[in-house]
Amino acid sequence: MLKITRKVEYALIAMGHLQQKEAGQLVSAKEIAEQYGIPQELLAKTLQKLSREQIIQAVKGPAGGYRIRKDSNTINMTRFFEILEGPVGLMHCYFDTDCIQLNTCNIRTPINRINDSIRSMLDQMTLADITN
Amino acid sequence: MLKITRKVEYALIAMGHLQQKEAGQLVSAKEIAEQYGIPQELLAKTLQKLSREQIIQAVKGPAGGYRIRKDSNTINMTRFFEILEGPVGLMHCYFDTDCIQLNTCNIRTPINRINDSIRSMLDQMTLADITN
DNA sequence: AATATATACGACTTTTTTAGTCGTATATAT
DNA sequence: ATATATACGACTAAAAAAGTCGTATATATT
Repeated sequence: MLKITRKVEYALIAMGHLQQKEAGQLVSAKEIAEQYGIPQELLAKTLQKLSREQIIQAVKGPAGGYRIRKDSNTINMTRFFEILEGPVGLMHCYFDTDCIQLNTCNIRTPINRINDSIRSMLDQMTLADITN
Repeated sequence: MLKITRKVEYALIAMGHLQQKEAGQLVSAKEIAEQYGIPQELLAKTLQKLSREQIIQAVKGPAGGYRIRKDSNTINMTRFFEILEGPVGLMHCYFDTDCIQLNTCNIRTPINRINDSIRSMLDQMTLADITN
């Protein structure tokens, strides 16, 4: 409960690793996977998502790999999480409307307040806070 | 990801319901389950946990049920969550030591900082904040 | 041109976690 | 006695997460 997924863990580890490299240097998914004992395929798919969203840049071919984008560490954590896992919401109904409860539910409002607190905490946190 | 479980949702709904009743009034698991469309057995087990931990009081027999304890709304949310689901930790390794990564892991410290932030947020939040 | 190595990505399977059910025991008001 | 409530462990089902595989594409190197 309230756990982040492996995908997110792996992504953060990779971002931390990339951040340590000199600007522009490419690192392959394989290299990161081996260094941290992470399943390569899974890490690759995760990095591909980040690449699609311009968080990192991918270069194909031998000697290819990923490099960090200049301002990627200004990305906030809500955004980062949502790229990888979709909506960050404590409740099952957070973005759903097909809850049977509807008006009957007596905790929707308070839970959403907690949720907003967590979101705004993550909003104010950048990747750099995690990986530096 | 970052979701609370149904068990916790159900427990909060039940607590909210009990809170609305006059002091000392008993409400059965069945009644709550029916009113909110919750599986009765599951709710019952959940309430039993809360009863064991003195959050609510159980009375057996016909016309029995659960009632809230006087100061139960001073319980903080970390405690409440942990009664129902165990340790509140973002990372898989939060209370584990058998992580293969160990020292290699480059995100342990920062993630634990986030984790502490969430925990202290939940620490400062009482049941009353949710159910009132 | 052929080869080796990297990303891209959807489909699939396995594993783990969560959700829900069932059976049986115990207490107690009527 | 009986009906109805909690107590609780064992079990099954469903959903989510984790991991694997196959195939395509790009590209540096030989």
